[in-house]
Amino acid sequence: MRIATWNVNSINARLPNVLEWLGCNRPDVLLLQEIKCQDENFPSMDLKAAGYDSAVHGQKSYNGVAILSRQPMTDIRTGLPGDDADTQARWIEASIDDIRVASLYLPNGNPAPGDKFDYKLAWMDRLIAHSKDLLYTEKPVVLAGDYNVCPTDDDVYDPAGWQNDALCRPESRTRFRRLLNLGYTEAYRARHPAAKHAWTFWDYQAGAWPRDLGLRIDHLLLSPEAADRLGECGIDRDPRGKDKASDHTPIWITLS
DNA sequence: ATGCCCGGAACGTCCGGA
Repeated sequence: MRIATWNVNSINARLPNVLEWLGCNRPDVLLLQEIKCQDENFPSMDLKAAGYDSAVHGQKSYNGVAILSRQPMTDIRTGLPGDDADTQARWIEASIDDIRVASLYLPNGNPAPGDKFDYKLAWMDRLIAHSKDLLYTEKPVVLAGDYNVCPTDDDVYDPAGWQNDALCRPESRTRFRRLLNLGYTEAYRARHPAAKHAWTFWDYQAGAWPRDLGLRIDHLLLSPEAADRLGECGIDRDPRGKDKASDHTPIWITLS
């Protein structure tokens, strides 16, 4: 099974790019973030015509996550548990075959310090709690998406310049490590321990893409039962160079 | 020292992004 994740920065602006990529790569599952639309405006029919069912958790203008799957999805749940007052659409999970899959869009958190950074850290604490609950199922779990965290200085083009950014601050990195310490495996580092410049995001501004000034912030975390089945993991840079590209590019794994 | 580029909402320009 091939599972990919891609922050598309608006599914409706990016639909031609997504359909082209699905047609060329045929993943079994594609997890989407920043769909930037309400559920009723999600292009489910176009994606169904391409062979994919959709599970959608959207909101107007901002955020929004979805799961595309060639196989049926069951037990779809939306919203990260732990705060009933949180209205931001950043979490959806579903069962596909024997695997529990989540598409997540972790808050950016800038400026830090501030209210947005506090929200990010609280969201990460809820993610840690829920991820722990999912481990107790002892089933394959894949938690993937835009984590908005550069786990180490190797994951940012200018560590010194970014050290106070919410993506790199120690409070964010500590919480990311806490997820790993629960027993989750970060797929890309597991397969490419020494890789440098393995970016998944390049800003639209200042020529970041042609200068290859990027960040590695999109990740797939695997429970032990999923990590046992990990085959390959790769970052597909091609979509970032296309016309009308998202600022993120897809990252994928294979599971046996 | 600051903004650069995008998409959404909406039609003037601001918010959010990372």
